[in-house]
Amino acid sequence: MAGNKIFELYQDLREKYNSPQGQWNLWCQRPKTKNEREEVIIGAILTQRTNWKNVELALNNLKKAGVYSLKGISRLGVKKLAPLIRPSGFYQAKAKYLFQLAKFILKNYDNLDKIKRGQLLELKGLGPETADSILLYALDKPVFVIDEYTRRLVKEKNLAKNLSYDFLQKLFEENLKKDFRLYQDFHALIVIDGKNINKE
DNA sequence: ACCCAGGTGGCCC
DNA sequence: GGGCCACATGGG
Repeated sequence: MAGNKIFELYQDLREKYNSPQGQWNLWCQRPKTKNEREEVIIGAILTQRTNWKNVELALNNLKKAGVYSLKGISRLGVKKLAPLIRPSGFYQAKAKYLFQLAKFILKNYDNLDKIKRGQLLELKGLGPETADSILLYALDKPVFVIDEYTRRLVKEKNLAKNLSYDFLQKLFEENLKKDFRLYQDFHALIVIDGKNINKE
């Protein structure tokens, strides 16, 4: 699969940056424990349109309250969950989304591997990016995640004109080996690079 | 005081 | 299918 622009982009980013740090240290870790998978799932909702710093404040609140798990969240209920995740922004909405997601995942925990993308997308608050983030980073499914940083990079490098989610996902997946580890690292590097460019 | 951040749902056309 | 707005906080 070498010799295409997508894979070359990955190689460039790998050369440019060290191993993923911070959040990506966990998200790109393989394999993950059950608790670590749950951390990723919770973080995937909380990080929507929000700085990771704010997500950490919310995650710490969950830890301190002893509900840093899907089971803890599902037992807590939306009303008590909301104030804990307040720092992550949009907290009333996210509390609803996270609660129903926790219940859904727990119900299907025995066959997490069988969870379909379409099932996640039926849940309120889970669009393509969040659903794919869960599939890729929590469940180790080879699904490429597209986000705003990916769009900016594709545009900047003139890799495509169509910037729709489905088109870009297909573009990346067709030009890469179907390897969840590669997808995990690549997306992390894209985000790290995107944040870095903002500072320049 | 303003502007931004890994998005998503609900409108409208 | 695309454009616009609401959702909300913490940090630069």
